[in-house]
Amino acid sequence: MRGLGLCSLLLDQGLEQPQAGAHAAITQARRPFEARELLFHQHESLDSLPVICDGWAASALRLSDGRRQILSFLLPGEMITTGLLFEQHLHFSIDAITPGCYRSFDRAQLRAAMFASPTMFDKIALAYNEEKHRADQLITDLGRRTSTERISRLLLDCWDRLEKLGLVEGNSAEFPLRQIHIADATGLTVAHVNKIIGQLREGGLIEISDRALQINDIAKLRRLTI
Amino acid sequence: MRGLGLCSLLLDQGLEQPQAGAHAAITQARRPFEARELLFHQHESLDSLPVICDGWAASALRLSDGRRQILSFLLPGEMITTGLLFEQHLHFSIDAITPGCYRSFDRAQLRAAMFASPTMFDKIALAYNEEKHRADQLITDLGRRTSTERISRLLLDCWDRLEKLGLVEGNSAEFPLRQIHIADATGLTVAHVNKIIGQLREGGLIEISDRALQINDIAKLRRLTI
DNA sequence: CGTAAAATTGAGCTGTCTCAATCAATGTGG
DNA sequence: CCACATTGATTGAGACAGCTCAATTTTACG
Repeated sequence: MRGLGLCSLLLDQGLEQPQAGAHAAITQARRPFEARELLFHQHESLDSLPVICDGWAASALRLSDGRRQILSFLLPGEMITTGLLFEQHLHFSIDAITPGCYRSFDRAQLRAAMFASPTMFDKIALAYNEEKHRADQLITDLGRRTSTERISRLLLDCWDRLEKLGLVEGNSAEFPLRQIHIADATGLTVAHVNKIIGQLREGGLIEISDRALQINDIAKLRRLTI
Repeated sequence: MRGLGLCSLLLDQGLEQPQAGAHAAITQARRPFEARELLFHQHESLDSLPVICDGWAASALRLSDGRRQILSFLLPGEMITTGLLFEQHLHFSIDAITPGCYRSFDRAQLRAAMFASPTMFDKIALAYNEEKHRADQLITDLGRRTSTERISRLLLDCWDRLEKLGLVEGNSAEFPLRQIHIADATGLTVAHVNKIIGQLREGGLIEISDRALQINDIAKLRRLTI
């Protein structure tokens, strides 16, 4: 999964040179994780920026009574959040969805690299803007869209991201999300998510099985999206 | 309103020197606006970063069928969004809530100033992080909190921000939001917002009248918040 | 093979919406 | 300074999207 997104950019920048001298410290060891593992807890203080190199994870906020809201899904190659460049504290938790691994990049060195390299700076600025844009879309989903619209949009959003990563083959792609993840991301209950997905399946739009998502009628699905 | 937030920082940095030479262009003229005016439309391309100097505004996303989701309220002294430092296109619209005015700061010059001044950089990074944090909280509100919780939190959030601006006097503050704004920010309908606010009033927690918000039992209100 | 996690389904229930009417406040032109 | 027009607040009756709870089946995995 080394070839993807920021992770590859960072590694390719010569920031990681296991054998060489000065730069060796910028990357902490590759840290593997299991499905359902809590990678970082809400309010954790971090001196480095973790990047998911392999596997899926989610950022989430938890209320004191246990309710959980997933803020975003983290796909292979994605940084947890660019916010950590400017702030020590995470304000959400990170839950692993599948097994995988992450690497952590030292904040100070990453900042230095960012100021030194325009390419790096732009890449990070872009990542920041995407984060914010995605958050604003989710706000709108939760505030003003129906359950069918929310779920369709979530599926299509994942689909488009997977496509960019080259992980879509034909009309199918690996898709490790459980219905509980979809529920916690869309502000619905599992029971209801199940019913809506059932309807989409009945309608011949999609098929989810064996950890794979298949979209049979993407045009129709997009139309459900408004 | 010159003394507040980023606006003052920018002006104080000598970025605006109406009489002087080189820097005079950094600020476009002060632009006054009316209540209910659309300041910027969704997807508008901007070469400058507007800062609300006076009055209240809101950023919002609109769906094709007219549904509106308010993403954030902009109080006096606040920049529309730091995202514009790195991207030309606004992805939401800005609606004025009260009469007021804004100033626009040239992007290129602002970026230069940011790189030149650590203070400025930190201030902007802080503004960015607050934006993102606020968005994540709103996502959680909309996805996982009840209508009473959402409304209480909105009121308290405004209250805390107003307090920082020194705009709270005793247990009361100017509060120009209409119920429709509260509805569009919390993902509810005006009718329902009205009922919940009625309950809060009955309970002796708050009073909203004459464009002013009065909080009579802030502890109890915070407890509704979870 | 046994156990835990995930998916599915059904029968109510309820929070919030829709629609519609009324009333209050604010602003505007004459 | 009044009459009208517009915007905003309030209220009620009925409807429904999505929830709760609970049972059952399927799938994954040590």
